[in-house]
Amino acid sequence: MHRYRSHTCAALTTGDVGNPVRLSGWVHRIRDHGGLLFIDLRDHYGLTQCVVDPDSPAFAEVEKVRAEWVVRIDGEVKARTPETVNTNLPTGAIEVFIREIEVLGRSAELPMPVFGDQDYPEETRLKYRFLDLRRDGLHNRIVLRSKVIASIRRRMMDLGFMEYQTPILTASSPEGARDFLVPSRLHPGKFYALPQAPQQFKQLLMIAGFDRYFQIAQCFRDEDPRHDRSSEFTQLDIEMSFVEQQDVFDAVEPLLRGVFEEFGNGWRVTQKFPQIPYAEAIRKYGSDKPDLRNPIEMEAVTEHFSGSGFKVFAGQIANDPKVEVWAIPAPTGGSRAFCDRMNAWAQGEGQPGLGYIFFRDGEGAGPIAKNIGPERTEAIRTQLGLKDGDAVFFVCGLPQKFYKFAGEARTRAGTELNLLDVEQFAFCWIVDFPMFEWSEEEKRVDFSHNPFSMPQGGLEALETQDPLTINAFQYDAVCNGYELSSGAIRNHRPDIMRRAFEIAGYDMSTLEDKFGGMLRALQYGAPPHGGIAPGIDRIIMLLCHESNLREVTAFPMNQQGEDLLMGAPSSVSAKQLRELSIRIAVEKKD
RNA sequence: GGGGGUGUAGCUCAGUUGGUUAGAGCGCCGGCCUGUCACGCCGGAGGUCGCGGGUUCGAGCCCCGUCACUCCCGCCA
Repeated sequence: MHRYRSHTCAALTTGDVGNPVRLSGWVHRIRDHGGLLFIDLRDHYGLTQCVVDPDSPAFAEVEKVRAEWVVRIDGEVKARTPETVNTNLPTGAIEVFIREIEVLGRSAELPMPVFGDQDYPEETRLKYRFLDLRRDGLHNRIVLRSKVIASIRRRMMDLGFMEYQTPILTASSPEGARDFLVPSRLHPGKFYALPQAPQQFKQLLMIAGFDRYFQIAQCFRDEDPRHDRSSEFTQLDIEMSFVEQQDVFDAVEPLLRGVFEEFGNGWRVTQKFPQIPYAEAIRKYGSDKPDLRNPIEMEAVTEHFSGSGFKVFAGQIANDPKVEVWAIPAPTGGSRAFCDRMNAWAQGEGQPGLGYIFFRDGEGAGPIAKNIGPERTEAIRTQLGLKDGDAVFFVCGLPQKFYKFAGEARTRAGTELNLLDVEQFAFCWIVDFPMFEWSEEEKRVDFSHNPFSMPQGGLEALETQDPLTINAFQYDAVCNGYELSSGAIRNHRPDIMRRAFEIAGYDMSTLEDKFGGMLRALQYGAPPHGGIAPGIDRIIMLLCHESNLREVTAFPMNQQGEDLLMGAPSSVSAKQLRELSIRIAVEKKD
């Protein structure tokens, strides 16, 4: 017989009754009745009830065992009597009568029980991650993660992609997020950077003629973590040659749809992803990652307030032609209590308030309706298709400044009024992202997304248009309010790239210095190419109906970027620092 | 860098208006218990109320500072 087990803890059935078996696993739960003692033995696969009474030579030994000890149990499979069958357990029709027990690993008193489903503080869970990982929920999510990644690999292969590896130690780039840096011992004073994404490498692979690349790639960004954003994360990195934007969609859309249908537990999945231009997404949803399960769409209603008796808005409109009023319709929100609650929330967000009209008895109510009069109120109601029992909220100002807040109000109204058809994965593509944006901080035009994206209209657009009006072949895949993927058709023309960087205020020597390899490659026959990079962690988070990446990551860092189990980051020895020619210059705290 | 929340037994939490010896459940230790599957019953141990200072006759509770965790903003092409 095998040293540790003849079966796993999920394997035994009534077919094994009468057989001698050997199981190994963790003592999940003990029920000691004195003359009769039950142990639920747990392993990765499942749970088997083991039982012992004074007839067994092992009885005294079994009585000493405690929760989470690792034990080997020898015994024989017995059928349970009909009234003791546990239908909640796959192995619930049998039990193992213990003849012998060997303790393979004792456990100290637990800082956090494995049994049960009580919530524990993050700090405890992270410090004792190995215990948390034993628990059902997290254990299953990590298993699901493995299955999802396996499915993705299979699907990518079937689509004719091949997986290529790219370096983890690479060069720092001036664009984008902060890099994690790794000092070089051989080159004192110089640093490697961990990749924020294998962006340039995958493009180089296309230039090298590999045609269809993918990689389950670890990426690193030294920015403050959030619930949906970690310093270290995993992307399904994809790049394709000789493609246009629609070709990328045609490849990736069935992949995402397939994965969500395979693992989505029956939730509906968008069959044909709508393509929404960035500008339209901002106008309708106040976000470039709208949750389309929320039926609310915003509309401009500026004209109804222009010259109206509601002076707060009318005054702003008169003073600046760029000022707009956006309406956030709130079906079924037509009570003063709800409107006041929204208003109070807005004030809590640092807004002056959130104006509203609510409709009842065939007319609009509230201070704004009173100020603008019944005709304008009715015009607004008609435009938005509202009826008695509904409400509408208004935001006034420069859309550029308020759209984000308006989007939050839309989300809040939809959520509070239960307007969301929750049990679905609602996908869309957001397309036509602007190539450049105005950086208020640096008072200059900067890339708004990826500097390697192809501007729509090519070189001619760069030469002739106001940079802030140029769109890029840059797109996101969005699901339920989360950005799941970002991608672009790349700029494969060195002349266009030079011009784009020029517009963004980079001098040519910086470009040569930081992107020399890339520029060189583009000069020796670069194919048109493009790609995308779905975030694996977020995909799994959505599939698990979780809202925190740590719930789908085996060994996550906390929000301070610390690993409480391994104790990272940590100090290093003076010798290590000397070898790296590094001196620590941290101001002492006292 | 900024803002909110939390911090009381190993764990999850309660603790009134500032007032005697700080409680409960789970876990742990001991005892009883032959059909449980959140087993049950009896008993016990276990506390620097995050830390420092202040107000007060008296502080878990009020004030100031500080630390830790957590959520958010900034940041994240």
